[in-house]
Amino acid sequence: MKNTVLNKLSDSIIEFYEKLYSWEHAIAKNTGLSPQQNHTIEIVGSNGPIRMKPLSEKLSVTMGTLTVMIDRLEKSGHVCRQKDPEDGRGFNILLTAKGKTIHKEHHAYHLNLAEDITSCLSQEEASGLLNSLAKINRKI
Amino acid sequence: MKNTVLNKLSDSIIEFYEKLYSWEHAIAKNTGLSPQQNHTIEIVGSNGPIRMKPLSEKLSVTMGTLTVMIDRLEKSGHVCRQKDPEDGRGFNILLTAKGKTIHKEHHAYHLNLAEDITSCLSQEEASGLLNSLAKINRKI
DNA sequence: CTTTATAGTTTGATTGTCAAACATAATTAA
DNA sequence: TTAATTATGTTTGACAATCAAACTATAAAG
Repeated sequence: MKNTVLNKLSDSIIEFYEKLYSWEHAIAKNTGLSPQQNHTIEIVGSNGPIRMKPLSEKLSVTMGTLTVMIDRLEKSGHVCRQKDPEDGRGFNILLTAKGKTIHKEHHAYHLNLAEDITSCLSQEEASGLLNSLAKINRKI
Repeated sequence: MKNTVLNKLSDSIIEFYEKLYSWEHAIAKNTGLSPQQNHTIEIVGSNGPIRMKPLSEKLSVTMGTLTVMIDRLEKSGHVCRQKDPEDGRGFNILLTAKGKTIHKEHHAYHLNLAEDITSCLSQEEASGLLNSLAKINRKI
């Protein structure tokens, strides 16, 4: 019955999430940066310049927490603050060359992962998965 | 071409993961427990009694870190250590009634999420997604 | 202009985290 | 059987992550 499919889907999503979680942590370990620092670079890298407020929301941390994270990433030379000309209160956070390098490496890992994933699916299954994920991402 | 599908799939997976990440943190906020504490309860709850070592691996933390986490969760009455009769060195970690309540609530949230997700998919798409996720989870 | 709202920082306290040293029990080798 | 080795978990000391609350500075509204 339908309820069973729902249960199985829920469990599969949890399992998938858990595996991605472990995977991200393992990848981070190779970079010398913490998982959260990698996460920050990943978000800034894929979104482009972004203000503190929305960045804190994406990372699910308070502004205070983000301030010290960005302080450290700035000190280590991975990101920089750029005064927003439109709004004297705010900054845009963007990646330095060093940060971009990290992001590119990380992205390459993600492509490998996507390749691993598709290699156990047929072409139809892979495009079905892509299609479903796109719909889901629009919704949730 | 195929490379484009791979890129899109990679991006969709990242986006999906990011959204689940935010979702988990938002849910955790309602419980009074930290995200990591919820995560721990989630794993113990879905795996059943589990030893410290494999639990630390699933959480991607060292044993030292896990020791203090379990100390706190034991003190707050959510889990307990049970001496392993087979191996005098080890413990099994299991949920108390209080921990089980948290886990059930969390699981209900996950079912809601799965429902939200399926509501934007056809029956065929939903079962295709389930099928693909199962294959992927077996592989990665 | 004055008030209110928004963006970000600072501070103080707590939790999360690791690496390394430690304790104890199991396993292997002699 | 005893001694060396390995595996499981804890403790400790140092540092990073986190939050809430107080604070600064700019923007927007009245």
